[in-house]
Amino acid sequence: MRKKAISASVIKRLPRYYRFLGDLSLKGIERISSGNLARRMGVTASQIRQDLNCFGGFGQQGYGYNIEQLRLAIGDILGFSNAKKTILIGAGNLGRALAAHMDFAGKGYQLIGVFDKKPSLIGQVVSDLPIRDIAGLDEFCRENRPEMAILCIPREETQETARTLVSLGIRGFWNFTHYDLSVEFPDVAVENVHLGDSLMTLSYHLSHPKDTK
Amino acid sequence: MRKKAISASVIKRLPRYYRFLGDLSLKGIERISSGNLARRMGVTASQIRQDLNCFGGFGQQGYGYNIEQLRLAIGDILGFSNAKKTILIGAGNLGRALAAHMDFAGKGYQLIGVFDKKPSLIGQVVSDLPIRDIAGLDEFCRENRPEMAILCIPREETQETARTLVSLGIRGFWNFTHYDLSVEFPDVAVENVHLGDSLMTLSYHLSHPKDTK
DNA sequence: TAGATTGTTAATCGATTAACAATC
DNA sequence: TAGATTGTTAATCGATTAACAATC
Repeated sequence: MRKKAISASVIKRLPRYYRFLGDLSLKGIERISSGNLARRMGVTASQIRQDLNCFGGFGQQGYGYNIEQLRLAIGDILGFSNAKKTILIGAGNLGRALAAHMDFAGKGYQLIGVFDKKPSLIGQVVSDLPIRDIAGLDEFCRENRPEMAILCIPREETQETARTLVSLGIRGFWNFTHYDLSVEFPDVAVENVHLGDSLMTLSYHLSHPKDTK
Repeated sequence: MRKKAISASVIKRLPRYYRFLGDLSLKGIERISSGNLARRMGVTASQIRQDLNCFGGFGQQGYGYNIEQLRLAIGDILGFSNAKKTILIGAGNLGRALAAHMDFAGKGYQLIGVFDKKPSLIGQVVSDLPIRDIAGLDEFCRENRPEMAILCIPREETQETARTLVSLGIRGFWNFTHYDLSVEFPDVAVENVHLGDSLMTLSYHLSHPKDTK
């Protein structure tokens, strides 16, 4: 049933295509060639054609790609069409900011619950959802069957919380903790965001400026 | 003066080494072999040795690596030793959460100013800093010479704001906007975080579960 | 039709892994 | 010293780029 697996490099580039195609669509442009898109994105036309052809022939010789059609196709590939029920664990500064700031619906997610253990937070409303006591997590999951969990909790609690969540049916984590979930849980999808790593990488580049070639 | 350039793949792995070495150090472990570290991190020992040897021989045959010594060396390579003055542009939910949540000092950054244009925010205090009117940005930069800017502003304002900041001496961006700064500014260091892309990638993996091999 | 541009194969390049002599 | 483990070279693997026949 499945063709050969798509490489991680290709998958990580799809969201960027999706974004650029969205911009072009908003500008009212209807079609684009791989060469033109490549110039705008700072990549090679070959790469774009290779990447897209992992999933099928979306273009037309002599014409290029229909922007809106391609955008929708990539959205489908990325899985935006099915509603993925999502919970947020940890409603501190970062958790609340994410709940308020991200466009979950546009990516096929549906935020259905927010949890924290801190009494002063419980009951507050974030993004139209009441912050619930983490003590009610089991019951909530059994009733509502969320499949994705956003982790904004302290490092020390991550491993145990993740194990609990997996046992409750969670199949993917968007992990903002300083703990590396990738090593365990081979069957669970994990995106480790690691904002600290990103800041460290930037520090390297600031400290080692490129020569002007 | 400079040796051959280090590849981006290697640089992006350094923060993860730094983190794992920090954990080991806290556990009171003193030395480790590439093989042991590789097992813990889920990578190959070859990769660790190759990566480290881009920067010099930190290990000792028959012994391995001294954890704390290696950690400090990687911190130096990442540039944590010089204080990088930093400003935050945009003090909305996400900006304020980052200011409160991140350990800037531990990575050699020093947050010295927070800016927004929204009157109701100006004057509020975030992470011990008053939110300033963006109108005073020029003067502040000329006086204080920040070199890095965190961008938490709307998409539409990004390009122009970034250009202004570069003209005011900013040499690096930690970019949380939905706009892709990488294409312009060849001489400026940019880390595009693109939380949305990460969420989309996760969506793909949730929608295409791996076969249990 | 002629020109443009794809889909796809082949060539190149870079990154990862394996192997092992050097050496602590 | 003998055993362990590095630093480093060589082999493999995968990803990117180039090229071009197919075709709209």
